[in-house]
Amino acid sequence: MPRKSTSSERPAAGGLPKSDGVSLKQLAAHLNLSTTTLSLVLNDAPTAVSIPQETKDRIFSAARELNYKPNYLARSLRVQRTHTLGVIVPELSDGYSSMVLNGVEAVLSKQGYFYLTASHLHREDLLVELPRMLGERQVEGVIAVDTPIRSEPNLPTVNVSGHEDVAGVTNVILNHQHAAELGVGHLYNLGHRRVAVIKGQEFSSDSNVRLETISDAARKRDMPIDPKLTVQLQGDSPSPEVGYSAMKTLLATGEKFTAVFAFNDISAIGAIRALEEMGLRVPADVSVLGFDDIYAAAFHNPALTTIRQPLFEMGSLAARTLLERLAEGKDAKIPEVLSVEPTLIVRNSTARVTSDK
Amino acid sequence: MPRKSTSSERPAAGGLPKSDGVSLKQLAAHLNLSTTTLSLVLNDAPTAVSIPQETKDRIFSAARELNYKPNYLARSLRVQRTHTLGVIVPELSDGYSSMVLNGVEAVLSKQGYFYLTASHLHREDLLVELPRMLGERQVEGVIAVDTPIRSEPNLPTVNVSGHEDVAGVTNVILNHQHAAELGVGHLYNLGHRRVAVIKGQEFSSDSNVRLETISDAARKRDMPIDPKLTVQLQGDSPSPEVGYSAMKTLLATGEKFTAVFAFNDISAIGAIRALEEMGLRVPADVSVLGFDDIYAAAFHNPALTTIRQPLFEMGSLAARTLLERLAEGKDAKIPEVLSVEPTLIVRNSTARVTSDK
DNA sequence: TCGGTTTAGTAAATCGTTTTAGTAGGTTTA
DNA sequence: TAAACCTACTAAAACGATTTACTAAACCGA
Repeated sequence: MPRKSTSSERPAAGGLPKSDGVSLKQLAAHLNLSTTTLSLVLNDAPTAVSIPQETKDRIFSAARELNYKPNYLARSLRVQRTHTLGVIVPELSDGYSSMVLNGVEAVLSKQGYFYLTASHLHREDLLVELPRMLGERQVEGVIAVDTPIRSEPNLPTVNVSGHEDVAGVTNVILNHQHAAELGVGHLYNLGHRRVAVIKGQEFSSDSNVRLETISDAARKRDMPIDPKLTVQLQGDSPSPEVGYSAMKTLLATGEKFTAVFAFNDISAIGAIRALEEMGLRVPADVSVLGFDDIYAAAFHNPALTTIRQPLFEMGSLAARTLLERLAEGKDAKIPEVLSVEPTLIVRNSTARVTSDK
Repeated sequence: MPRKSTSSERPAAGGLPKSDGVSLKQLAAHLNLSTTTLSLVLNDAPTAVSIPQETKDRIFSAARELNYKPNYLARSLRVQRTHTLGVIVPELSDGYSSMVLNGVEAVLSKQGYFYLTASHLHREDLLVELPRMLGERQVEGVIAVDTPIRSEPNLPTVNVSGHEDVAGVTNVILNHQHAAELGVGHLYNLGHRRVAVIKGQEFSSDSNVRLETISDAARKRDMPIDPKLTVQLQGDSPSPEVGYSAMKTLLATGEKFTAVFAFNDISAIGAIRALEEMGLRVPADVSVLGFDDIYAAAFHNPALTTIRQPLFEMGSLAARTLLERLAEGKDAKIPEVLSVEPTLIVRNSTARVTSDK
């Protein structure tokens, strides 16, 4: 627990610091001009051609001197555009969301957009409240990440890793079928036939598709996934802990397997820990395949073989798509699904199956 | 690279979905009442006592039926409060910022505040632009994370891991001296006398204090840190890669050491990789001490001994402090520094020094 | 029945912009 | 020399709330 220790306090400064500039009206009064003229000039409106350069210069320099700062609220109210989006994530600290956010931000900041972030923490009430609150704050659209959207939203919405088919929302998703092919194919080619699968938590939108596509890919190769070899992650901690527990559960069943396809890298790391505690070596005894390719994957020991999911790109694609739709206005086309390709990254947590198993 | 593939498009729906409710004026017209009355009732103003319950009920139910949504922009403009803060971080994907943000959000959402996030990406121009842009958007205050603030800001500001002493800003910092004591003490007690230190990048606000406090703690124990045993992280990738390179550099010098105090867990993980590639075992040959205690630390192999930094608490403390200051207004006291305590977490990456070294 | 109080409201100003629709005066052009 | 056209602006109406200062009618006590 942090101990809060106020070591010293600043003197007179006061709660509201430094004078904060003037309003347009004050600036106009100071110049003996109307706010109209100032607005025209400062926004470089077409009408402003008739204003002589000299006047313009006077305006610009006064604005600078008096530290004029346009009030974005007032402007937004008038022009009915806020250049602000809402972003809804499950939770910030899970690594997944922040990678996506990174991509979102890269494109938004380039376009002069800002965004309000809100976490729903898997709470039903927040899932309906947050969009409303963001709406009241006049965001122009919403980017959701791994968030269930069950009814048509009031605002243009793009959902990253969303699987519901809802009018008005574009889902940006990984090509899961391809991902499963890559993963299962990799394990199959290494000789694995009994493959365990760690399924994601119920609340993760990818959990079901992931398992289904893996099952399909396995069936296609005549090595159907044994239901006794699937475990589901429990609890919503973003730590490897959940993967560790899941693997413990699986090991307790006594079922044999030579490989594990984990829901993500975090759980793969936890699973490896559990395997090693049982005296099983990775990859000598059991191969472990991760998913996502987070930063730590390459540097784990053993380095994780994993299916890379381009999270940054998914975020930036979501942002681009939403901005495009906003730009097109009323009659924008709304793609239902945009899909993005995974990559197999082979490292050291998977190996050819050994004969003695 | 993601391949963008539009699989299908939704039909008529259009860019701007679902009707979005009415304004107060429309609601008033519909009820044959003035906006004044509605505002009074809806905000439960003291003056509204004289309005009979029946009227109030009419108003409430009409508001619900017509889906009235107060326009927060308009309200904010009028009352001159936005209940919105700005948050400035170096970058979102680094794990550090998102942990802090998590704490910030926990308290803000409870208080009905939202926040705009912006990344400065260590760019000088953004360091001055972002606060201005956030100011124009009328945020009431700013929380910065690991961000240099060199001149008195226009807005009430709290800086997490800030070390500049600037009027108007409260720094929330770790008790670095204690952290160094814990780390150095731990290594010392294990018998280490030649300890290498991985210093943070120039842009990390903690880099200098960290090294200084470590040096002090080491000197106090008569085992001064040899300058030849310090390396600095290079490049701004948030991956263990940078720690890996730093350790390679250090190893290339041929200097001997029995322990490494890394700048953070990420770089510790990279460093361990580099050590192992040289055939050095961790912790048998070299002990490695991390910093932060990120989720992956416990599950790395070997599990990282580390100095835990309560990032969530630092975020929530920052948020609480800023909100308090806003509530107190003009004559709020502005603490210069709030400090928070580290914890030593002993795991498996450090061990007693062996005699053969 | 008169003055005062309570009840149930409303008109209008305001927050800080943008924008529409002018205008007053000078300069061309026919 | 009058119509037409620039030039250099401005008044006032929005945007959607909140808030101050009223008011008209009903009621109440003396």
